[in-house]
Amino acid sequence: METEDGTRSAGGDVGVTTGARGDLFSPDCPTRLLLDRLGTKWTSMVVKVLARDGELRFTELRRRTPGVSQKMLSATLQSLVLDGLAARRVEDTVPPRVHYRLTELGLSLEEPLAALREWAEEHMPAIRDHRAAAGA
Amino acid sequence: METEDGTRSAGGDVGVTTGARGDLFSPDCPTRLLLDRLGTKWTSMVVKVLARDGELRFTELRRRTPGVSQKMLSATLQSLVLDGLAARRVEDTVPPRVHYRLTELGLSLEEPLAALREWAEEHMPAIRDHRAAAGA
DNA sequence: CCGAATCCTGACGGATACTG
DNA sequence: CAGTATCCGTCAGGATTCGG
Repeated sequence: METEDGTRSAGGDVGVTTGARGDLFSPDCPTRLLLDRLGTKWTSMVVKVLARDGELRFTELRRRTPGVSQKMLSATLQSLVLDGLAARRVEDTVPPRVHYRLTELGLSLEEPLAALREWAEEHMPAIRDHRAAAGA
Repeated sequence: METEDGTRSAGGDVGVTTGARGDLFSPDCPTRLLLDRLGTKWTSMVVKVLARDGELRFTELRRRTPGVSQKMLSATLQSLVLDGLAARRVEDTVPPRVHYRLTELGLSLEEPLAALREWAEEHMPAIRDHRAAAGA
């Protein structure tokens, strides 16, 4: 649970207008918030898997995300659902089956994310080269 | 320190090399490595400032990156230089003046990064909305 | 099968003080 | 001015255990 919130956003937008958009580095900066999420280890992977494979059950999703623990997958999915990037669907059976899928919002995130992936795959060798040359 | 010998990446017949490209989640995955860097708090900000303002001195750069400490700015710049994303130029005077600028590689990163910013600025309100509705 | 709760660690990162 | 070094708090996140 996050200790930091600050703005209670009761009225929605009080003084956020100037800092939130454009080129500001305030805690309201949407880019910062987004990178915070993408920076968490599994978010981008889960988004990618869901974008590719569509709706998946919890265990199935876990099997396709090598290395993830139940805890982190659960936490990641909760964050995604909370942000409206993913949707959770429960079949009320015994045992229950829980499915996850990306929402429209989540799918739209895939575009810039894919651009970032392309850049990474293209230029990472150059970066490794630089690191090696610098004596890393 | 990771002494990774990436020299035999061209082979690609068997072994570890399979995971490096495409859609794998191995530690070799370039997207993961890139997101690890962008996930660090100040990297994206510094890249953005340097992309916009061009070459800057240390203190000047610090002034334009509100909230950053000397330590973190220094560490961030070292990482960027090490990765070949930024270049360091020293005027050998007293006191010394150190300038930083983005390399071609660093500038090329700005494109996908800008795409991510656009997405963030456009869709972040929707995310905040979802969070509020979910009872965050 | 799907998760929540707990313990523990290592890394990120802020504040401060010191050097050249 | 441009860092480096140290102390310290916080938190992601892995392993494990428990519940429904």
